[in-house]
Amino acid sequence: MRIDKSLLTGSTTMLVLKLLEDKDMYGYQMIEELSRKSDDTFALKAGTLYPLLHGLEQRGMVSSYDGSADRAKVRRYYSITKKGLGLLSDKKAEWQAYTSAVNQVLKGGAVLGTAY
Amino acid sequence: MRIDKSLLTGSTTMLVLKLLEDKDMYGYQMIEELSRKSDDTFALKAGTLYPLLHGLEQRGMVSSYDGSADRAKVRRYYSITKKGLGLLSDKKAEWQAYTSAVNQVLKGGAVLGTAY
DNA sequence: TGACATATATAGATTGTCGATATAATATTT
DNA sequence: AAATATTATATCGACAATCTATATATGTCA
Repeated sequence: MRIDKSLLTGSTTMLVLKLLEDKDMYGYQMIEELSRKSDDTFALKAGTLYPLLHGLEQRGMVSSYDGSADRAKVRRYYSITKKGLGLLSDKKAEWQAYTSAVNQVLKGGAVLGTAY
Repeated sequence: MRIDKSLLTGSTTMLVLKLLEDKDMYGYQMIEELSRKSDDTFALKAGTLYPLLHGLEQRGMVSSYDGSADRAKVRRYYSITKKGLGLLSDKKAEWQAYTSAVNQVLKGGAVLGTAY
């Protein structure tokens, strides 16, 4: 299912960091991986990802390096830093709190009585 | 846990509609209910909610009426419409797809091999 | 009376996404 | 070999949803 973009807001950083926790990757690869791993639910756009990666690098959450010499440096690999792992951990905890709170509300069930 | 506001983006409409599925409510009450039901995870702001309710009413998802006469009409109650119930159903399905996709990525696990 | 909580409303700022566009190297097809 | 498509990165402007701040008015309590 293709979800509304606004739902994704805020979790993109966590997802990107998670990918990098598993292995170093370059931007384009992350877009494909996210699409694949989510059965096309996520279609992260280049215009979203690259600025995001630049921001993460500036904040010291990831570092980057050029692809191997034989491939004439068209790919830019990213690696998660220790600081980035800490952020990922925080984001995961936040995600857990968020989803369980939403599910709590969704469980809901009307209380007997009138509205006022 | 207090979550980052950006995570909430997109699910607020669903949560509000869900509250109204259970019973008619007025705005301020929704803010309190959401906070209570989520153990203070959600702190929906008035500046977010009221414009949202106006938009939902314009789109025919909710209808509204004044509070009882004895209370000098300071409260404006909202009621979910048939159309709103349909939207809620869609939003719930989207929410399921979204969370399962995120959890799928979070499960992750590194594949053996080098980055390139 | 003064202070605080309840209740709604709107304007402006901020943030994170997207679409569009640009550039260039590599791969594929004719 | 040339033309085309795909891969790969980059940036800008538009848009949507949130927040903060502010305003107004009623209700409650010390």
